[in-house]
Amino acid sequence: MITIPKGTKDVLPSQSYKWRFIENQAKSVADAFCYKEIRTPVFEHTELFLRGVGDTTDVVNKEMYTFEDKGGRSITLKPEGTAGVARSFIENNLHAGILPVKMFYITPVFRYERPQAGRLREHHQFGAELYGAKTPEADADIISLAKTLFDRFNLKPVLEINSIGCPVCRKEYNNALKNYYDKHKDKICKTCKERLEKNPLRLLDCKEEICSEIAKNAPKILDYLCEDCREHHEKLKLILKNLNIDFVENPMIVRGLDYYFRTVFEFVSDKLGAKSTVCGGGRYNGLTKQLGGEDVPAVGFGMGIERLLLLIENSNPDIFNEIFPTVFISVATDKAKEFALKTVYELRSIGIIAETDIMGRSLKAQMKYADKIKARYCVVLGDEELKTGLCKMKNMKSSDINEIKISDIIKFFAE
RNA sequence: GUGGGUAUAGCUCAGUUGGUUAGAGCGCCAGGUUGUGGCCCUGGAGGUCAUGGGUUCGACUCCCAUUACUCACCCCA
Repeated sequence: MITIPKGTKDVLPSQSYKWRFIENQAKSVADAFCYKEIRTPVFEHTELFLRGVGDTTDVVNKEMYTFEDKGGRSITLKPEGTAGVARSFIENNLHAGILPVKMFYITPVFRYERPQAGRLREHHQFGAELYGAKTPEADADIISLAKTLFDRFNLKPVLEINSIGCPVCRKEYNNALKNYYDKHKDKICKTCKERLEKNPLRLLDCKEEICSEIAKNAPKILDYLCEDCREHHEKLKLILKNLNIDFVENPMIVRGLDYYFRTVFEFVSDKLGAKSTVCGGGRYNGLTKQLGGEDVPAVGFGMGIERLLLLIENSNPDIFNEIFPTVFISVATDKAKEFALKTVYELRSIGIIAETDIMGRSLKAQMKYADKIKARYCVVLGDEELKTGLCKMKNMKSSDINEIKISDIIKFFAE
């Protein structure tokens, strides 16, 4: 038997309505915030991610699906959504058009990692990107978009924000952090020793008891922000307060991708297993320049749809609206079957969800089937009905049976 | 890449110190008299007990390996 590749999932017919619901809500919120959809390829030149995401990050370093195509090009399945959008923004000279450019996407992304709860090798992200505005208002635009989507699902993940400064103040902070940790080098755990070399900001959220104890007294990034970065951060907090968007400041938040700048944020929940982030984002000024384009400020987020789905299923499973047939036409004879096929076809052509028997089942079995697929009404047709032009129509919820003219069936459901 | 757990029907799981035809519930299909679903009753289909070795007179049960799934670490949505 050929099985599904590791770390991937089928969305089965019985479940897909949940995905459609989430996607429709996401699109509708994006519309309200004036974000337009952008679709970029599932694969890009590997170099885009090396330069855009950063060749020291784990995502790029050890998790990419990279292969050589038949023309000898190095191709990579996108491991995240931002780089492809940035590439397209630059390539199509969108900076020269009307600013800001506000875009959203829904896309699969691929990372070769060991699957666990809320983590797959192929997962899907809803993302939004705002190009051309460097203001904290733009940050708030992005954050409030994510917040609004959570509201649509009645979810209350906690918004955590932080600023990781600009390259100038971050460098200063990194030095302070390294100096601090060098003093405790012999006490920290093995992975933290690696972090000290590779990714010092990560030191702060180690779960080891000793390490988190040491982290408590570590220098705080917010104390090292330069004047401009501090002002930006303070302004963002004021705006969020004004919008009544609750948040907590979490100086431990760092993002794993190199392009972040100043504002970073996450929406977290304790209902997702070990991995609690459902949405992560921030500002990434400098990304377009890094990729060889004009220097255009940008801010955005990525939201994991599988994690969002888990959240909704755990806390609010009733909000999904599944679509059921409006009418099932059951038949007792061959002549009735012919007529039913034609009637169902006409109903469908005007958008009414209609079904009839194509399994050759008995009338009783057809009723059972109509019940199972949760049809709202069930019409019964036989030779007698065709002769008299009258048939019985059962309301499957109330069990009421009414008589209706066969010629009125389409009119009845069209309303 | 590292570590733990699990593997019996479509699904959720029983299977008693190793003993002969492997079970339940749910689901699926068909019936319970002539053309009406849900509840109830009856019957049916469906399993080389993940795979490969080993121990034994005998293995679903014990041992080893492999694979898959799963959870956690690293890292990320």
